[in-house]
Amino acid sequence: MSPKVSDAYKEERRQSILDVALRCFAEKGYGSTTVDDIAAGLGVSKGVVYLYFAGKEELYKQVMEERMQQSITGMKKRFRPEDGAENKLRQVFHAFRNQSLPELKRLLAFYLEFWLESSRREDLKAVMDRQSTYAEDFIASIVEEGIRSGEFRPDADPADFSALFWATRDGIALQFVGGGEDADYRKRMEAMERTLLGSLLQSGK
Amino acid sequence: MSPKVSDAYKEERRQSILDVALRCFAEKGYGSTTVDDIAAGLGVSKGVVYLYFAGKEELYKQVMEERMQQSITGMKKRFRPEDGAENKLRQVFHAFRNQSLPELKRLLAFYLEFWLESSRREDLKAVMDRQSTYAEDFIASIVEEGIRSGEFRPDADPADFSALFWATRDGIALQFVGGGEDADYRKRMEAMERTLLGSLLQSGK
Amino acid sequence: MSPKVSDAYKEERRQSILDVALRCFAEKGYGSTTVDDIAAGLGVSKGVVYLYFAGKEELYKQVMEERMQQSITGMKKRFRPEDGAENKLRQVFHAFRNQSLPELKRLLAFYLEFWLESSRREDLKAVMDRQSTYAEDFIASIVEEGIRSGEFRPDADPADFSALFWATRDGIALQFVGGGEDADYRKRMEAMERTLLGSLLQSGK
Amino acid sequence: MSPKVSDAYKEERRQSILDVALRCFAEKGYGSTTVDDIAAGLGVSKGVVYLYFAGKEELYKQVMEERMQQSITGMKKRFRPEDGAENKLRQVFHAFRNQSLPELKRLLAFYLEFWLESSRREDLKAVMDRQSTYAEDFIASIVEEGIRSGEFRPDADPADFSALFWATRDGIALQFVGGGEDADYRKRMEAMERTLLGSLLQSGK
DNA sequence: AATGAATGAGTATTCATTCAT
DNA sequence: GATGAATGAATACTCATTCAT
Repeated sequence: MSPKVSDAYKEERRQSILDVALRCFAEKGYGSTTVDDIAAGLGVSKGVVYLYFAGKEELYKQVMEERMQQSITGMKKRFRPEDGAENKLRQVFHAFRNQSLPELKRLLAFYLEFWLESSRREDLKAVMDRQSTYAEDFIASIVEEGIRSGEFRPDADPADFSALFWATRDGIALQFVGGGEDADYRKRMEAMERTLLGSLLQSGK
Repeated sequence: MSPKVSDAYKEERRQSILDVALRCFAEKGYGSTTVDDIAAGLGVSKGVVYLYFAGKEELYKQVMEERMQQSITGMKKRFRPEDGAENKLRQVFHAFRNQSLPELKRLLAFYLEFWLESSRREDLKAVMDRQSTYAEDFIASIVEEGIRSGEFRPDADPADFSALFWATRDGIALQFVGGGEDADYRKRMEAMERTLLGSLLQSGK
Repeated sequence: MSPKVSDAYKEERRQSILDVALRCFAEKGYGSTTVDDIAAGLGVSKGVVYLYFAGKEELYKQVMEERMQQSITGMKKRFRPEDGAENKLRQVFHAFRNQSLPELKRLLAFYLEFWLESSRREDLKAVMDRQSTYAEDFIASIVEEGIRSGEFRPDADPADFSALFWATRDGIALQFVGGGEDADYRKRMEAMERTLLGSLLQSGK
Repeated sequence: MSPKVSDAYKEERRQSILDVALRCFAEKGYGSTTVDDIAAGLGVSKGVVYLYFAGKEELYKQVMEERMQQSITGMKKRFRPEDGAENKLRQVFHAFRNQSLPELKRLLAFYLEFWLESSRREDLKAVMDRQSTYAEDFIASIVEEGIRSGEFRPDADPADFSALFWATRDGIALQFVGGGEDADYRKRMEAMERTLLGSLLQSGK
């Protein structure tokens, strides 16, 4: 009566499909990725993918939904209660800066393509918006915390800062998707950290 | 013995195919645009597209090659000899700021997708690189002119400035491809103009 | 009122189309030859071909009808009244043997393909049959003449000999369409001449 | 985990595709045979053909490679150890003579077209050459055996005989592709057997 | 649960033929 | 007469999805 395979096993498999799918979508693009590519990457048959996801598009959405939030959630978890807002922000910059460039390119290629596609298809748009909101809230809430604690300028606008933060990150990303050196990327991210963080810290103190 | 239709007619038709193709590629994406879509958009049969272009991919490349450079070439032509470098740069900002947002979105969606695709396919990469070089040279040469004439700081770096210029433009673009208000876009572009132009002008004056 | 172009001009053009068409059909095959190929070979536009022939298939048939018979007719014309039957047959062998191999290959490739196609399409079959009859009659009538004149064995069968003649020629042809040396071809044709002619000549004399 | 269908099933299906393909190619020609024709002949969808063969051309090559050799291989298998060389050769003639004419026509139409096409396309040429070599070796090796055993004239040339054998078979074939009576075909093949075999047997006996 | 054979809709491309100029 | 732009039917091939085993 009990299921032959445990829920844990199922979840594990589900995650591994998402992993492989992200990699495939990023490297070949959504249109050029076949369900067989993903199954082959997992070493299983096509049928398995359909056992866990309703279809290719559904899989695409869920990669965005889960994998993109995962990096943010990962950061959140690493925050300790005693970390201040500035410290948290620095951890965020640090995390972005120290991603390996190949992996970053993968994530960004996936992300940019999803963005593009979402501007064309309503159902993807909803996923994208949810994702954007989650990301914006993440940064905005740190800023709010910093304002409350007096670490950041009281006149800083959490929403504006957050928008600027992601716009800059995306802009830089764009430059490096096509190719670029690891060192250049880190330098660019440091400049971003200096500029953005500088605009938040109390100027007069 | 003479051709039935004039060269002017043929060129006109060629341009109209490029126009429709840009619109289709931007709205539906390269993969989802069928040659029939383009032909239908023109009100002709599929065969006509193949009469003017070797195939869908060739058409894709030529839209990039011609349409993207066209906006830059258009600006160049409008420059008068007596315009100074600052004036030219302001014209450039003005032109970007005053593009209609729908048309801008189209251009940018096309441009971003081409960028993404070019990171995956060698032949597109070559076109993309040519295009990037052309764009970077355009801005860099204005900056050089301004340095020579004393309008801009002598220590400004034309190549760096040009890279920053396009990165910022692309970053902003990215934000608006998904949607956004006309007014917000102009405000953002004005901020860009202030910041970037400010960094070029003689500080001691 | 008189035609702008003379009939002679028209016939000349018609023949030049047949020439180019034979060459194209032989080299690329019927299916792979486009009407544009033929027009380009002539240095005129596609339309001209349709001015002289009802369509590609019609042209195909007429190449067979006219060009294939032409080589036979050419031989006939070169016969002088005083030539005996044996002499005529030797001239025929001589003509076949001394064709340039490339040209021969062309003719045979065309001929074999037509044969093949004619086994599949009724309308070509009629043309092929007419052609075969013409060729068989040509050889058979020489044999008949030789029997009457006493040059050939009285018990020779003109029809059988003719059939054997063409079968052998075709069999050899088949071997060389795929490739082969000029010298080998001539040697093979000489063997054919010896064998076939030997079987006709009076044995007891 | 185990495959759903057995390897035997797959091989059977593969063979049935080759069968139908041979029939289609022979009856309609390569160019006029559509993949849908073949699928329809099997009562399955187009996709199945692509499941077993990489494409139409690949299928074409494999029909030649497998089906043509099959008839030869079939004969080889029927040889018993105690059969002498003459006996083997007689079995070969017998097998050719007793093929049903419709089936023979099919095989030959396919074979001739492939030959023709191979003179125009390099990749087919390689297949054709392999096939020719296999066929020539088959006959030549019987002749060699006969020479060794003293059944055949010691001065017979295996390679020459083999070439002549196939040339004659092809020549006769050519005559019957277009049409012809069953009885005439057998008579012709008998004449071929007498002539060729006669030239091999010890003359002094 | 897993497999992978089968389906068939969807698409780029070619080319014979027509016909306005 | 000649041109060549336009048409559109035809066809190879791909791949998401289904489902019998």
